[in-house]
Amino acid sequence: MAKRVTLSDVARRAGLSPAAASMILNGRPDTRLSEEAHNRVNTAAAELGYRPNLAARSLRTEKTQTIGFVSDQVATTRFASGLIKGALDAAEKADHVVLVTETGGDPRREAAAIDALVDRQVDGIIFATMRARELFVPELPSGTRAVLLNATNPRYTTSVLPDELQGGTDAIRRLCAAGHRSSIVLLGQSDELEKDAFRSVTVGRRITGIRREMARSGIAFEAEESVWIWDPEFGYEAMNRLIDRVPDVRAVVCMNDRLAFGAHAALAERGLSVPDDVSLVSFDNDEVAAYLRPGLTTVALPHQQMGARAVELLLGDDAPGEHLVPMPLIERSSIAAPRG
Amino acid sequence: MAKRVTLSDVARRAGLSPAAASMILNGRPDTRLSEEAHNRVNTAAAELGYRPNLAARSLRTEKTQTIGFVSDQVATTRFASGLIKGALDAAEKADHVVLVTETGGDPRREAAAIDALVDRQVDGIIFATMRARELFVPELPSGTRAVLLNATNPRYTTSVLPDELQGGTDAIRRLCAAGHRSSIVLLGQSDELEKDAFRSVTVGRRITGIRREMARSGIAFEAEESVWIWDPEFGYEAMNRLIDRVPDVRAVVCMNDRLAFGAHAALAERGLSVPDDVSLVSFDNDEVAAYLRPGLTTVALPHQQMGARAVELLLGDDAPGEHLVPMPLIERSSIAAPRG
DNA sequence: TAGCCCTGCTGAAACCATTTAGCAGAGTCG
DNA sequence: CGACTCTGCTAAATGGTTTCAGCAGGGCTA
Repeated sequence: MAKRVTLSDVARRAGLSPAAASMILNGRPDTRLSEEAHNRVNTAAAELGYRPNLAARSLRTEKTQTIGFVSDQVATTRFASGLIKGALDAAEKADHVVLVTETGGDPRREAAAIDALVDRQVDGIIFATMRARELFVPELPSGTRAVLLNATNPRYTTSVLPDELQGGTDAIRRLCAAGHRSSIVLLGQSDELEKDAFRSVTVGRRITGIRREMARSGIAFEAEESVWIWDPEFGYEAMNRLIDRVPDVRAVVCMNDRLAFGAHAALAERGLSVPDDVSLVSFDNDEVAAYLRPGLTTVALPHQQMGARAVELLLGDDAPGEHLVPMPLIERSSIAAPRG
Repeated sequence: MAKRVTLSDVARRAGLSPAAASMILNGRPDTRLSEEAHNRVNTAAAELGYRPNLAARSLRTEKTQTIGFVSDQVATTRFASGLIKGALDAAEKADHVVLVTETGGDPRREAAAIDALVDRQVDGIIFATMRARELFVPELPSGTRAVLLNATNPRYTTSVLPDELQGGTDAIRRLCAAGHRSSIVLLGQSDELEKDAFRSVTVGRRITGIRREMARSGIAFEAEESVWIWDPEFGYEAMNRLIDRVPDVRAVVCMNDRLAFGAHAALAERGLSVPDDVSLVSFDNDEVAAYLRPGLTTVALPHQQMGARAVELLLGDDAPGEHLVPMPLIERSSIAAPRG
C-alpha cells in the first residue's frame, strides 16, 4: 500500500531541504530562493503528486481551512438549506470546507457541537437560527471568530440579517404601484392583539417596514387578522374571517407564503380570483409560492446570499455590526390593478 | 491569553509520564497502570479542563472522528436536507462530526471536494445524489471507506436506497384495501411511451412495485399519462387529459406529490372532490402533501433514516451491498371507498 | 544466588510541516 | 585588506499525541 508522499520526499527529489520546499510550496513572498529552486520543487511536487498533511500543518499553524456551522435546525425548512448552501459556496470559493452541526436548539447539544468544532480548531464558527432571535452563545476560546446568521447577540456583534425593513417597504410599494389605495387587509399580524408579543427581531422589522410605508403613502389597512402559527390552515381560516369583515377586499398582504397559500384557497372557495378580484403579496419566497397558480408575488428571504455573506464576514476583516442583505421582490402574477 | 492545556500538563500534575496519561485517558484495556494512577490522571485532566489536540492525534493515528458528505445538491430539495439531517444525527451519536460539500453534479467540483476531504483525513465519505442513479466515484486512496446514498456504483458497493418496490406495492395495496378495483389511472408514467427511457433506478422499482401489485390483485389501469417533468403544472395538465379519457375516474396513482398537487387542482376545477369522488395516492411525502386539503396519503421517501443508515454503514462493519430502507405509508385523508 | 517472571511505569521515536536563526560564499565599499 | 552586505540555502526546534521497547524493583522458584 503506497505510503504518503511527504514534504521531505519532495525536497529530496528536488535536491533541497524540506525548509526550502515548504517555503516555495507555500509561496512565501520575501524568500530568496532561486527561480531554479522554485521550478525544481514545483515539478517534484507535481510528479510525486504531493499533498500536504493538513493535520501536521494545523498542528503547527493552528489553522485548518475549515469553518464550523452550528445551526438549530437543518432539515425542517428550506430556509436552513439555503443558508447552508450559501455558506458552502462561499467557503468553497475561499478554499475552505465546512463542518455542519445541528443542535435542535438544545443548549447541551450546542455546547457539545461547539466543543467538537473547537477541538478541531475550526477557523471560525457561524451560528445560525431559523427564526431570527437573540441567540445565546457560550464563551468561546479567545481568538475564535464567530458570526451570527439570522440572529443577534450582544457579545458577538457580527451578524447577518435580512433587510426586512426594506422588504416590508417594497411589498407595500409594489401594491401602491399597481394602484391599490383602499380595501387592503393584513393577514398574519395585528398590532392591537400583539402589542407585547415577541415574535422575532425580523418579524418586527417586517411589520414596521409595512406600516411605515403605508403611512408614508397615506393609506391604511381596512382590517387585520392575527395568526399565531403561520401555516396554511390558519391562513385559510383568517382569510375567511377577513372576507367576512371586508367583503370588497381588493388586496391582501400576507406575513408569509404559507399563510398566503391558505388565503389563496379561501379566496378560491369564495369565488374570488387572484389577481383579477384580489391581489396577493407575501413574504419568504417559499417553495409553494411558485407552485400556486397564479404564481405568488413575494418578497424573498435571501437565504443563500445570507449564508455566503456570513462566511465572507467570518473570513474577512469587515467591521463588526449588523450586516443587512437585501430582500428581492420576486415578481410573479398575484398582483394586478384593483378592479373597478 | 491562556495557553492550551496539553497532555504533558496533565501528566505533570498527576506525577506521571505523558505516556501513562495517554493510555489512561484513552482507556487502553490491557495496560498495567494502577487504580491510583487512573484516578490521579483523570482528576488532573478534569481540573485542568484538558482537551486533546485533535490535530496532533490525527497526525499520529490517521483518524479524525470526522466523516465527509459529498452531495450533488443541498439546497434544492427537502430530500437533501433530510439526508443530511439523518447523517448528522447518526454521526453525533457515534461521536463524529460531518464535513458537508456540494458539487452541483460537476465532476471537477466533485474531485476538488474529495481532495479536500481526503486531505483532512476523513474516516469515510458518503456520496449522495438527489435523483437516485449510478454515480461515478473517482478512485479513492485505498483504505478510504465510502458509502453511496441514494445511488449505486459498481466499485463501491455499499449503498443505501429506499425500498421502492415495497413502496409501490403498499400504495396499490392501500387503494385495494379501500375497495378500488376499477377506474384507476396512473399519472406520471406510461410504459408504452417510456419503454426505453431511463428515469432512475428507484423510479423503475417504484413502477415495478406498482404494476406487480396491480397484476397480483387482478386489476389494471384504465389509462396512463406520461409526464416528463414531475412538477405541479404538468400534473395539472395530465390530470385534465386523464379526466377526458376516463370521465368516471375513481382513483389516481401519482408518481410523486408535486404531480398530485397539480392533479388535485385539476380535479377541484372539474368539480371532483377528493376523496369523496376520487381517491389520490402518491409518493415522496413532500412538504406540499401536508398542506393540501384534504391531506395527501403518500408513500414517504424516508430521507432521515437513509442518511442515518449511511453513516451507520460507513462506521460499522456490515456486509457491503444494497441496503434498502422501508418507505412508510403516510395516512392522511385522500383515500376513501369508491363512490357507487 | 542466579534466573525468571511480573508489575507499574518511563524514554524516546514517530507522525509531518513550518519557522527561526544562522551559515557559507560572493560581491562591494572604503 | 578588512568589514560589511547580500544571496541562497539548511539545521534544528517546534507543535502534541501515541506507541513500542524496555527498565527498575520485588517476589518467586531451583
